[in-house]
Amino acid sequence: MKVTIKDVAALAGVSPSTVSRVILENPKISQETVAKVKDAIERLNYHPNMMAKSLVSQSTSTVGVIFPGPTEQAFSNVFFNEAIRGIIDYTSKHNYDVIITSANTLAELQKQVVNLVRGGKVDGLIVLSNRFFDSIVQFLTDQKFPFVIIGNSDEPTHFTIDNDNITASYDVTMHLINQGHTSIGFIGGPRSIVMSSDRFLGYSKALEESGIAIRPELIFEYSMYSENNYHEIPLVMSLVNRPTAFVTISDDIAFGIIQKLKELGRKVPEDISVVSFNNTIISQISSPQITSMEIGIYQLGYASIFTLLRILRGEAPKERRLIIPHRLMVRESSITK
Amino acid sequence: MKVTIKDVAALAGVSPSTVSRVILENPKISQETVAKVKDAIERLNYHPNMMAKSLVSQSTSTVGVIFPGPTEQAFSNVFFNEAIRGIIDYTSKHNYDVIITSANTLAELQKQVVNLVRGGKVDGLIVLSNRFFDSIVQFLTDQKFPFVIIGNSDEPTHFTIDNDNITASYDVTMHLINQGHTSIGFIGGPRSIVMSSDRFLGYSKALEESGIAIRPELIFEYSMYSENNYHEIPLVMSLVNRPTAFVTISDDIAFGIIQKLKELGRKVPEDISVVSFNNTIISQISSPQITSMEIGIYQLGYASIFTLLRILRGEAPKERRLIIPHRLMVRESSITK
DNA sequence: CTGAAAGCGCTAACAA
DNA sequence: TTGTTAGCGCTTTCAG
Repeated sequence: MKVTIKDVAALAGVSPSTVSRVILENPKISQETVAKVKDAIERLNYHPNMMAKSLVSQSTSTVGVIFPGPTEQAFSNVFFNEAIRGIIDYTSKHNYDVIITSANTLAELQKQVVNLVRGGKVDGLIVLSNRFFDSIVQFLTDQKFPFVIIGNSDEPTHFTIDNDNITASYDVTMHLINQGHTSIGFIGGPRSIVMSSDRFLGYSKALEESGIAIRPELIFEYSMYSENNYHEIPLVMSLVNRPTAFVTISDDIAFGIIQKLKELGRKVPEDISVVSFNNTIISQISSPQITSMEIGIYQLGYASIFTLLRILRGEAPKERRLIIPHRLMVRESSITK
Repeated sequence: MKVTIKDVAALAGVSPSTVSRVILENPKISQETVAKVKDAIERLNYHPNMMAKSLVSQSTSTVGVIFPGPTEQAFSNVFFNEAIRGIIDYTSKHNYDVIITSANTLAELQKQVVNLVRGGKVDGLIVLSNRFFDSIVQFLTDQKFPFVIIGNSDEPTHFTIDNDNITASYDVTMHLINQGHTSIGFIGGPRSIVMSSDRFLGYSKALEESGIAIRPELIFEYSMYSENNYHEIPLVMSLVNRPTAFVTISDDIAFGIIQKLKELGRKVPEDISVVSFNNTIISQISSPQITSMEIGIYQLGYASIFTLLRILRGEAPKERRLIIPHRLMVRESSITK
């Protein structure tokens, strides 16, 4: 029924090991033997059993990608398509398969990762990192299992692919300052997320360098993925020296804020500018279109798998932190007439 | 270094097969043996090697999901998140892993599918079907390999999870007719895609039943995933008896049409209504918000993996075609004041 | 350059 | 209820 390496060997009149060598492109096999074997493979339509191959070679030609769970839905929706696209575009050209993993709870995810790693189902892992993943990253580190983080890490031995969020946020804030804004609010996520606090840092830096005082009453931190309707906005917009612009850390927040501002009768960008990050479809489809920082999510994915496969080949780059460049996409929401 | 079933057996003072039986929860093992073995497993922190297990059991506890390539980007973007979310929500609770496959060309994809199937890397496959996949579906059928199609199939022996696109389109068209529209255009994709032609059928049916003549000059078929700017729209909108409503087959088309109509100085919905399918974020974020048919993409994914795992357990449902219900989300773009 | 033999880590008869 | 044995399909020494 199913054709094995033995069948091929028999038909070609050689031993199984020779067939194996031909398949693995071992150089020291004579041309005629190679021809015979390839012919037999062809005629029998033979395909090697990957499980057997993996068992003996202790490698699977499969990598895993760990995504944040539903608690981080908003975030993952944005990242998911693009990051995975970058990853699969690369693996599909390099004969690797990709196992996607996600779960509702950290415990579930832990279990899955352990099964993947300890069960030998994957050769390496790409981790969409965030604070909740610390224990998983710790586990991988302890196991000395090859992995790459998309995001940041405190540990300098980790391989990370990330943006320079401080500079990106500095840049987007300077864009507003250059337009003459001096009263600029910031709407971010929890400080415990490094991406979030870095973006706040860049914002602060831009203000300071421009001699603009930071006003705490214009700084908002929303628990990132919770439903919220930005109820503080009406108050801050009623101030005498209210903000004339907002830096937000994601397109969906920017979109929500713009809706809120509309409700309050404020026009974007005439009355107030809004800028954000990620350059997702939301920023392009929103009306007004939103000025947003392109952070290269596809490239984050692509670079992560590229790096991981290098590591697996034993060609780990000496520089363990890779920064993907950002680029501001200026649109209607921040254009001052 | 790495702990195997033999180590566990040795520590527990039993044979490897007994350990295996405990892990597989074979009922005829004494309680004390189970306890001893579990204890040894615990103490050694043992995890079975999945490759070895797969090799002997000829099953992998892994399924593959085949997505259309970049040529179908627009389509896949919409489906990708939700369908995969439905699939992974299920697999993560049932100890299955998911390999995602996609490729730029059909040839590449073919190769990958063959490797997955013939290489024994997956137990079954979910295929996001479309006309380009015929050869892949044919291959799977020839191989008698377990698979489920999300979409439709001519072949009654295939397992499919699909919408009732005719009725869905009938419903959305009736929604317009009930609002008093009698001049309704249709903007679809190529007829060769069954989803597309079915939606046209439903549209036609609704008109016919309502005694409204079908006017070919109001029917447009765009090659679905090409960039286009709907250049026929200005002409049709200049007709004396121009359409007062459009049925489109996806949110992104609807969004594009609405932009075009705005350029022409037409207001939606005051001058013309627009409805679409898929209820994606585009329909919710667009301004005006777009009336769109929710087709349950998450459920399509969920049902597909549910069905596939049943098949793999030998409990294939007798009914091979499953229809996921649709529901119209009425929004601003079709509200006649 | 090629073959024989051992073994990757596990499961599943078959005995006991 | 448990152990012994064989073997899943492949790669890889080690000889030759």
